[in-house]
Amino acid sequence: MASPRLDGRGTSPDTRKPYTLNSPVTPFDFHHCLEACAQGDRRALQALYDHEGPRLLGVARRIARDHATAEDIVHDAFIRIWTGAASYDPARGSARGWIYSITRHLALNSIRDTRRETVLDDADMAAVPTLPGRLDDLALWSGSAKIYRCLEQLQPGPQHCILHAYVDGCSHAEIATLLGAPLGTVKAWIKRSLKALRECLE
DNA sequence: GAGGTACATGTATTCGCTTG
DNA sequence: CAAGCGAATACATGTACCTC
Repeated sequence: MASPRLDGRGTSPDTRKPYTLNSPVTPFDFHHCLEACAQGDRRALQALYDHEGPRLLGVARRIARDHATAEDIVHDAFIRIWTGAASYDPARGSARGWIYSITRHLALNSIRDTRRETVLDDADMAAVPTLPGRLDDLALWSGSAKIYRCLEQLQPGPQHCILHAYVDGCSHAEIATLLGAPLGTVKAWIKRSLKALRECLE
């Protein structure tokens, strides 16, 4: 899914009007705003950003202790809110709490990652796998023709596991269901395939 | 050696308490 | 009352070990 712009650019003029959610005089309705986001309404996200952005930035800045990092965190948080709005379940808590949770956890992850980067020395870096462990990193290597040649050398089962896991973003359990294979087999295929791909790329 | 299980670890989310 | 925070919980993933 494409990330929505939060600065109003790239949208039609009428989408830049304040989003009122059909009730301009009532208090801000986070729940309805998330529902609108889930239905692809960018105005709802813009309204959410206008209404809660500064406060979320304050939360992120307090945790990250850095304004630029906090801005990145809030931007990432709104991308997650946009992509995950459909998965929000009102029965599990308030919409506002959900939004703040996302922001706080992104901020906490950010400072955790920062700490990890600082303690990694050269030896640690050499031990980092060449292949990504997360879908986020796919962009770093997806353009490589070599990786695809190595993928082609894998058996069909393990090859599909890798593609489902790192291209489609499926969980191990989802892959097991898709391929009709036991979960343990899928885990082993992925682990062995990553090892084989690493060796192939060396 | 391949497949499977059990346990350990990491991450995301919610809940509830404390504070200003 | 809202914000901030830590605890608790659920889920996903990784890995060691066992069986065939």
